[in-house]
Amino acid sequence: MNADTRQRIVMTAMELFWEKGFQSTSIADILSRTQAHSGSLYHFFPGKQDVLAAVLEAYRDGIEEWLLKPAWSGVDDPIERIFALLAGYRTQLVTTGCTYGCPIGSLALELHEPDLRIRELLAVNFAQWTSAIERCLDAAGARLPVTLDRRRLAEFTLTVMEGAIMQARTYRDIASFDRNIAVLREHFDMLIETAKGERVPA
Amino acid sequence: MNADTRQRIVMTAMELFWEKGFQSTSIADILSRTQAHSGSLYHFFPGKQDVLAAVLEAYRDGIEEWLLKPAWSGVDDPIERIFALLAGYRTQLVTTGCTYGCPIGSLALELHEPDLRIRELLAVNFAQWTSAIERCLDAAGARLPVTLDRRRLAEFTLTVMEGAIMQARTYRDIASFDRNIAVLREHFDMLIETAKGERVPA
DNA sequence: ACGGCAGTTGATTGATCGTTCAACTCCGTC
DNA sequence: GACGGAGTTGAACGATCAATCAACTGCCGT
Repeated sequence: MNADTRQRIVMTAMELFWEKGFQSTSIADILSRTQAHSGSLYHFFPGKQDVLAAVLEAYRDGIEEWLLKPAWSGVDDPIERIFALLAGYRTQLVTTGCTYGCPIGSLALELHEPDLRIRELLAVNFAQWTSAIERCLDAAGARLPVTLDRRRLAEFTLTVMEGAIMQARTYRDIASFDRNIAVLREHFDMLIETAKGERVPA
Repeated sequence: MNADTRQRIVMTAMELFWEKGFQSTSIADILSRTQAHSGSLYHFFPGKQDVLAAVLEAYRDGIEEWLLKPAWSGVDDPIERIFALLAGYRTQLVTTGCTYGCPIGSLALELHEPDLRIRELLAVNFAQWTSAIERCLDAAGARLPVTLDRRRLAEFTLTVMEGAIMQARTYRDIASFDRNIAVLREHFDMLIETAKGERVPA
């Protein structure tokens, strides 16, 4: 199987879904940018939904290589790694004039009646992201309170990131994003302060 | 001017945009549920975008009456009012099987190239919501640290709410929403604890 | 009784959508 | 050099979309 055309279609669709969303992207859009023809697309995919599924699978399989690795190069401290990842999304916002944010989050809110398959792929992408944060929190060890529910805080970090992107896009203002991340940082600082108190028992 | 048909169209469009989003809602959908005809709609609105604008104006004008008042009846404590408002969104999620969340947030992420007018209406809706929270934080007075940036925390509350809804919808699980709100509650608790220390100076 | 206008009716338009399909090219196998 | 399947081409289809428009209705002021 010549996977070249298939991969080009997936990459192009990934770009377009990010720029214009799923519904606003037509098959013709994908084809013209890929310089392929409709028959080729339908040779590899039963329909448009399946192209979306392939895009979400590509995100799922590429998170380590394309998201975490670049954001974490030169950053060793586990807590700073969390904020380095958030800074990556910040850069994405800035370079697009606060237009495009997290592709998964946009799709999650755009698709009102997604397939079970699509919804599970969205969930897996979120879950992978959350797990990456959770690993950082685990690596922070005793700097965070021992009683802290690390999975929950990881979830919360994703929540803040997605909400912050939504507002930055709406206001077309990165300052909104920064203020939200600053509050999250203060939350972490308070937790670290609490942990300090724990480590010196009476 | 017979505003009855116009208002019925706006209300129907409000429902449909909430259920299916803006793009997935066709003019025909609105007309059939309103039991009106296309000419009537185009008599009141130049186009589909203008129906959306009218919907967002209705949200903007109805926030006090339809959102804050019901959520705050019987709740006097300003901080509890914040969480009562969040509980309102929780109810909305539960009664729809975690399908529909905040209509403004959904539209904000769905529309990738909105009119200036539409974007400003989205921003105004967010700003009004944030201001309502900010008023609660102000009313909490010395229970919160004096140095606390109340506007920023209000923004943060919206951020968490929107992000939590996004995840609850993706996972089709209200527990995800609850966990996120619980972390926000703990953030408030830590701030209140900090303020207690301030009020008893050495 | 009449004119004028707000509001309604619903058939119609042209564009665009996702999808189909028969014909075609290319290339490895026997 | 014939065969077959993977992959390509691009015209065509039916459905659906937002939007148009000329004809119509009912009401209000005069």
